[in-house]
Amino acid sequence: MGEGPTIGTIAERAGVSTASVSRVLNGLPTRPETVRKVLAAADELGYVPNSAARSLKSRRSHQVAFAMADIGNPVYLEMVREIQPVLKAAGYRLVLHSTGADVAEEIEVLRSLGGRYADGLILIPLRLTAELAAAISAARAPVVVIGSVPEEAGVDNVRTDSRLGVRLALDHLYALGRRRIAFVNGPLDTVPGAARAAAYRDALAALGLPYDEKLVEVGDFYRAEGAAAVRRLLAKGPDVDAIMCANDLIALGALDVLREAGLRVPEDVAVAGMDDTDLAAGAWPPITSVSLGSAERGRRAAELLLARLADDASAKAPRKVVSVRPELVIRASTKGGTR
Amino acid sequence: MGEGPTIGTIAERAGVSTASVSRVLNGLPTRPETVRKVLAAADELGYVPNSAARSLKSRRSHQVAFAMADIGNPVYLEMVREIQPVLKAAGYRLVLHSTGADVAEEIEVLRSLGGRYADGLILIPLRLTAELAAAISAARAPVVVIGSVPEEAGVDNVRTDSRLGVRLALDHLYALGRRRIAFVNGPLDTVPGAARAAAYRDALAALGLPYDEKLVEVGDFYRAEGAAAVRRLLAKGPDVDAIMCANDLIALGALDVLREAGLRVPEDVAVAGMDDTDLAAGAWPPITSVSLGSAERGRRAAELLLARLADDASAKAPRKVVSVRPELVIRASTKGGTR
DNA sequence: GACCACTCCGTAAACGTTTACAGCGGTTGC
DNA sequence: GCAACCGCTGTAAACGTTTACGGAGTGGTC
Repeated sequence: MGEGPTIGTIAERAGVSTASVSRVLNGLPTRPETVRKVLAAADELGYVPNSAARSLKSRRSHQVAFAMADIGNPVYLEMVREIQPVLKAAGYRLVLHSTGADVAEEIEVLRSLGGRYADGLILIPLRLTAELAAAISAARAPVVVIGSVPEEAGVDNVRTDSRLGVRLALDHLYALGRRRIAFVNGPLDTVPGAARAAAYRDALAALGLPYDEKLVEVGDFYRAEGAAAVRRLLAKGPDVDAIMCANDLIALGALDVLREAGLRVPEDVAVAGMDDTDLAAGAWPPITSVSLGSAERGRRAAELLLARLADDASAKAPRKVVSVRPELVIRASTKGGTR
Repeated sequence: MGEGPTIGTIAERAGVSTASVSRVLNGLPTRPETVRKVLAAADELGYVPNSAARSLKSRRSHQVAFAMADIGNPVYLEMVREIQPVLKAAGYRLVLHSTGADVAEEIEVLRSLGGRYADGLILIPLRLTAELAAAISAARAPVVVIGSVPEEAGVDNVRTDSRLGVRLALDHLYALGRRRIAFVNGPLDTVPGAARAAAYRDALAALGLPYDEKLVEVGDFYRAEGAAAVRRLLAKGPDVDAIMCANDLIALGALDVLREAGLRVPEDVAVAGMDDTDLAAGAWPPITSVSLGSAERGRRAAELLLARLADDASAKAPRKVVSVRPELVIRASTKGGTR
C-alpha cells in the first residue's frame, strides 16, 4: 500500500522542491507553471496533508473541544447543533467531551489542552468549585464558558439571566390567577440549581406570595428524577395549582405524575418548564417554558471562541461577556384548555 | 508564560537526556532514581505531552471520528451516548461530523482520513451511492459502517434487520384486529427508506392483506414532515385503523395530526414507530415502537473499530458483520385504552 | 557593463516526540 | 584477565510539515 503520499512524493513527481510544494498548497505566490505541475501531481497521488505534521509546525490543531455534562441532555444537544456548523464553516473540527458533570474530569479536559490537541474549548460546568475556576484560568488555550463564571477567571463568558427567567414564568402564572406555585428544582450544589432556587424565592417575594417549604422539592435535572420529586411534592399534600420546574425534563416528569394522579393540566395544575427544548414543544399538552436561548448561547460561544482564535491581537483582548435574554414561551400547559 | 514545557525542559531540569524522559513517561524500563527525578520535574513543570508531535511520530492520533446525518436526530444521539464512553475508556477522543446527509460531505470526511487526524471512523450513510461505496473502500483508515453496506466495500458493518422490524410491528397490529394499516415513510432514495418500503409490502403480503396506494405516504424522517405526510394521508380518506411510521419522529407527527383531527389513539387509529427512542416512550400516549437497538449498534460499532485499532494482526482480519435483532416494544399507542 | 531590484525557487532548520543504535560501567563465567 | 553480557543512558535520526535565508536568473537603469 505504501504509507500515503507526502509533499516529498509530490516534489519528486513534479520535479520541484518540497518547499515549493508547500508554498503552492498554501497559496503563496508561485510561478503558474509550478503551481500547475504541483497541483497535478498532488491530484494524481490523492494527496492529503498530514494533520499531525501540520499542527506540530503551525501550532494549530484546527480543532475545538466542547465539554458538557451529558450529550443526552437536549439543552446541550441544541448547543452542539449550533456550534458544529459555525466551527465547520471556519475550518475547525469539533471534539466532544461528555464529562458526566464530574469536576475532576472537567479539570482533566482543561489540563489536556496543554497538549494542544485543540485550539480552544467551550465549557459548560455544572458545578463551579475553586479548583475548577483555577484550572480555567490556568488553561493553556482560549476557553469560553457557557454559564456564569467569576470575573477573575478572565475568560469569555456567555450567560443568561435565569433569575429573570424564573421571574417571567412566575409572573405569568400569577397573572393567570395561580397562587400556590410549587417549585421543583435540580441539585442545589449546581450553578443553575442554586440560581433558580434563589430566583424562585425572589420572585415569590416580588409577587407578595409567602414562601412555603411544602411547595418546594429538589430532585435532579432528569425526567425520572423530576417525576419522583413531583410525587414527593404531591405526597406532602400542599394544595398546588401550578408547578414551576427548573428544567423541561422535570416538567415532563411532572406531566407524567399529574396524569397518573388524575389531575388535569392546566385546569387543575399548570406546569411550566425551563430551557424551551423541543421536548417542551412536543409534549402533550405542550409545555410553557422559559427559553434560555440555548441555541443562541451555543452560537455566540462558538463565535467568541473563533474571534479569540482569529488573530493574536484579539487573543489578548479583555474578556467578553455576552448575555442572552430569557423569554417566556407560553403554551397549553399553563394557558390551555381551549380544546 | 513561555510556550509550555517540553521533554527538553524536563530533561534539563532532571539532568538527563530527552530519550530518558521519553522512556520514563512511556513506562519503559528505567532506573528507579531516574524515574523519580523525571517524574518530579514533569510534575513541577505541569508537563502535558504535545499531541501533534506524538501523533506525528507514532502515527496514531488517538482520535476516532463519527459521521452521521444530523446529531439532532435522537437515533444518532443515542449512538453517540454509547460510543463516547467506550472510546474514552480506550483512550480515544471523539470527533463529531454532522454531514447533513450530504453524500459529498461524507466522501470528504472519508478522504480527510488520509490526513490521519483520526485513527478510524464510524459512519452512518443515509444514501449509499457508488461514489460513496468507492470512497469507503479507499479510506486510509479503518471504517465501521452502521447500516448495510455491500460486501465489496470490505469494511466492518453493524446492521439490523429492519425488514423483520416492520414485520414484527405489522404482525402485532394485525393480531389486534387492525386491517387497514397505513405506512408513512421517509425518502425512498435513502437506505432505510427503501428497506422499510419493501418490508411493508412483504409484511402485508405475508399477512394476506392487499397493498393499497391510498395507505402509503412518503415524507421525511422528521416530525413536521411526518405530520405533513400524515395529513396528506388522511386527506386521501383511506379509512385507516393503524399507522405504521418509519420512524419515531414521524410517529410523533402522526399523533399531532390525529389529535388535531379528533381521532383517538389507539381506539380509532393505532400508531407504531421505529427506533424506540426516548421520544416514543415519553410521548402521550406512549408509542409502540420497533427497537432497532441504536444504543447497542453504537456500542458494537465502537467495539469493532477498537478491535481493528488494537493491533496489526486484527487490522488485517476479514470484515466482520454484526447483526442486532429488532424487538417490538409495545406501548399504549397500539394497545392502550385501559385508562 | 556594473549595479540594483525583483521574482522564483531550493537548502536546511525547525516543531516535539519516539526509538535504533552505540557507549558506558559493572557483573559473570571461563 | 579477558570476553561476553547486562542494565542503563545519551546521541542522533526520523516523522511530515512550514518558513527563513540566500542563490539563480531576469530585466532595467545609469
